[in-house]
Amino acid sequence: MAEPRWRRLGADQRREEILACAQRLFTERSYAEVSTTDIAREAGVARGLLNHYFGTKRDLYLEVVREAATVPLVAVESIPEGPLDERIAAAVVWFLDALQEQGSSWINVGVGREPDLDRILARAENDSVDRLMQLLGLDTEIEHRKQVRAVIRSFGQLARGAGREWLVRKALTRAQVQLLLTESLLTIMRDVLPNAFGTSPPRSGQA
Amino acid sequence: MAEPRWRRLGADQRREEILACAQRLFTERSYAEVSTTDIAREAGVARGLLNHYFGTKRDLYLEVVREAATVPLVAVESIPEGPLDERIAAAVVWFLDALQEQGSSWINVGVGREPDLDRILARAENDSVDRLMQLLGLDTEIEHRKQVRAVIRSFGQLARGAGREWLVRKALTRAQVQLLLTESLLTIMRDVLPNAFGTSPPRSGQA
DNA sequence: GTTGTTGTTGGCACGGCGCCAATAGTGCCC
DNA sequence: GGGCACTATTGGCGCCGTGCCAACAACAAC
Repeated sequence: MAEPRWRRLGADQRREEILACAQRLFTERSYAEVSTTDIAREAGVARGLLNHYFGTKRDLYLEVVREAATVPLVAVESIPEGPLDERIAAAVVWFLDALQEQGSSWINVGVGREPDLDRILARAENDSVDRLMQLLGLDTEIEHRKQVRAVIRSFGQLARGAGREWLVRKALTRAQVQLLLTESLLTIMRDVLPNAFGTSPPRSGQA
Repeated sequence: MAEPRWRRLGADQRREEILACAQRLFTERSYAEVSTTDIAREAGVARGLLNHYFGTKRDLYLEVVREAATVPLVAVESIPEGPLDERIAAAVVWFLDALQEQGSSWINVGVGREPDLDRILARAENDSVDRLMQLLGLDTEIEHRKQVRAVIRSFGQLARGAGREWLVRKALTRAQVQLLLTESLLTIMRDVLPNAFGTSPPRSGQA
């Protein structure tokens, strides 16, 4: 009987093992779809040990999210002094690099692992986007429709976020949100869309 | 025994009753926190009836979300023809009106009813935002720090959405996302922030 | 080898969900 | 108006996932 049925590990070691397994499972499936039994089996431990180390399943999940959400931004000092537009360009490039390198885990934090829900949300979002495009006279550009949609959809995220700041968090006033959305949308229509596809600007010309 | 123990209703009527109760409960608590027992009790019916009408709890939830997500955009024809900037301004105003009137249910669709998760996400988001602000030389403006943060946070939603379009949906190229984010951020720094608080633009002047 | 410590296990109890056979309102027909 | 078929609605069974806790066993100290 030289082989014990299980090994006794230092406190932090076991903890890290379990956390790693949980991280993997939670990133490939949704919270509800992953059971504590799954995590325990994956980690090769008894289910009760999860509760001993992390309290509740929810706590373990939050621990995972906390780590995943904190990662992405590290080196800041790489952007030098200089005129505003140069610094902005550098910052954006740096951000995209970080995003590309790190895979899409940050993007999907908190959402994205619920296909059924996402489908419905995406559908409603597309409807809104189509109406806005129609409103702006973009419905004629069928050639780049998909890509224009994607841009406007991104703008929709800005609108939702700003609306949240205004109505839920109450950190911005309506006037401020209005200014933000108007200027941003104007920029998108005037400077982004025409240059993004090498196509002509929408029918009514610019301001 | 003139009073029957329960009434027999037309198919759609019961369905609507249950749906209404589910809608109320799901908007005030999160999906996991609301049990089918709660909904059934609220609607004054047996729990099994939910399954009979909607199949599974998830299906009922999706039904609720589908309705909540479809509501916000109705009247489109109110915006007339005209130069681009006028139409954009009108569209934004109309959007804000719809948002204000409809309460914050659309904003919170899909997320927002999970305080513990939101807190962690918001914390990580704020860290990222602070670094970006520092990068852009906005860290000196302590007077409007909260509001500047809120604006940048909204921009973060745009960045996340655009990143999603690029890496997950593959509807945009990296170059297109870069253009979108650069121009938008430039606009925010140059045209939005200075005018939103009646304060001076950041230290390095504009482009 | 014995003993104390504590990381780890296994199982119990509770609650939520999907399912289905039985029940009882309700309109129809005579 | 009384029986009858129809089906909306009920109530309970079985399963699964989670939190909890007492017992157990690996390991170190002596």
